[in-house]
Amino acid sequence: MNKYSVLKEALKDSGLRYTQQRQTVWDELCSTSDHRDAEDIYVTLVRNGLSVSRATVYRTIEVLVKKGLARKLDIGDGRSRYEMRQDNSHHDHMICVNCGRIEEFVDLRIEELQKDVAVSNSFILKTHKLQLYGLCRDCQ
Amino acid sequence: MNKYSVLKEALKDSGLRYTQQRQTVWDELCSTSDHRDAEDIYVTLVRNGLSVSRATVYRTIEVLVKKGLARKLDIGDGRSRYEMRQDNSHHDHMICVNCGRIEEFVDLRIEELQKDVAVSNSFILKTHKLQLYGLCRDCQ
DNA sequence: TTATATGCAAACCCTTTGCAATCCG
DNA sequence: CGGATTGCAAAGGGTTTGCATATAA
Repeated sequence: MNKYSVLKEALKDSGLRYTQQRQTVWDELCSTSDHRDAEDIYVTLVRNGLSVSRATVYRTIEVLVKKGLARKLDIGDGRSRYEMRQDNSHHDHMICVNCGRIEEFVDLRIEELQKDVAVSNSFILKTHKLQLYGLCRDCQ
Repeated sequence: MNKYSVLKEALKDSGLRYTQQRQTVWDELCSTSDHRDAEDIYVTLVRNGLSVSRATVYRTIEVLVKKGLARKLDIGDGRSRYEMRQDNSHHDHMICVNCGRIEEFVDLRIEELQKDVAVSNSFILKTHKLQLYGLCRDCQ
């Protein structure tokens, strides 16, 4: 299953059409493991001579996120970031307040304690968001 | 130290002027322990016949947050929420995805593990944001 | 063919800002 | 008095949307 069929299948599943623009956006998202905003993706595509509009970038990303092919990340600066969904594992983020770098981490102990907190508050936990803000290795 | 002097002192400390509008916004923020957005505060004040502009609400809230009298909360829906700072204790939030209710919680074990994660990633932790999304007691 | 997707620009939403008028100290 | 604060409306930044045109199936 190559990168073309991944998208094609996902679209077909939802009765959506396979278009050049959607493939283009998906390719760009897959080209790095970074957490990028929509404008960044749009500008890169245009700079590379690819034909896509900003509106289509936004609309395509929305489709990808809904289909589970991409993840949306909100770090609180007013712009949403997107990352290709690498696998099924959930992860949280460490954000460098100096250089903006975003690193991922997983801590199962914390995940467990969150469930704990939910239970003791009679809260049915659906998702969570944990972000650590500070200085990355290079910015200290 | 009544609610008037709290604000007066804080403003004086920063060489800022004590104004009717600032007191008005601060009073409104203190009137509940809810997490409210700027528009909500503005509309309530106007509805109560108080004279203040939207711009002043935003500017005042910013002053209060900077002075540590209020806290800003971003739950990822595009609007910032504000709460009066009750005491010095940090806390995280549980957000009901059905009714929007926001409850607070503290879990020292999780706080400790966050420090742990930071250390093992050579990350200098400054702040963090942890939000649990799900269904509150009443919405299950 | 024909309904879905695209591109464009305008609209949106929340928030910030420039500037003249007002007010605190 | 004189600079800080206010109100207004316009601008800003990111994102969404209406509509005519283009295109996948």
